[in-house]
Amino acid sequence: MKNTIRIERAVLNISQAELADRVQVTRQTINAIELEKYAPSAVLAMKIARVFGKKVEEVFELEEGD
Amino acid sequence: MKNTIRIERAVLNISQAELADRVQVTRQTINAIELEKYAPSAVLAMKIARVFGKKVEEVFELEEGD
DNA sequence: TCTTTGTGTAAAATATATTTTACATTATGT
DNA sequence: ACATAATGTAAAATATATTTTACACAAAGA
Repeated sequence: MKNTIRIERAVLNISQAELADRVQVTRQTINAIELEKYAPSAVLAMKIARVFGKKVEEVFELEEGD
Repeated sequence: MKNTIRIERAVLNISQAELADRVQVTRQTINAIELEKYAPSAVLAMKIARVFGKKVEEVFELEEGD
């Protein structure tokens, strides 16, 4: 599961901690998803996309293995 | 996490088993999500929306508690 | 240089999603 | 009435996501 979280964070100029705060998870969770250590839940993916003012599909992309 | 899976299935006229097949999960998983016993992963939510030719946000909706 | 902020990481614990197997119920068609 | 397809459900096992606590490192500013 690819994502553009790092880029979208840069657009908003917010830290991983700030994003974590806004979607109510820990900073480590944001870090893990951003580095693609695992894929988020649908709830979290929707919250993250919402912070960025984007659709889920604009932030997250399915890969072959998914 | 609300969803319109039942309606979208009706539009396509496919069973829970058929949808499960198309997104590569078990029929019970589709049933549980459709009845909102739990929320799907982001990967599964995206696959389901894709089958319906819709955006994730058109099929799934965040609720207060989420 | 010292302090602060942002990021990467790791192990253990907990929460949640998904599978497997199995059975019951409801609807549909013949 | 009978057969079949579709749905609801449940318990146990497994997989995966998330939290918690903690530490290391790099960059930036005072």
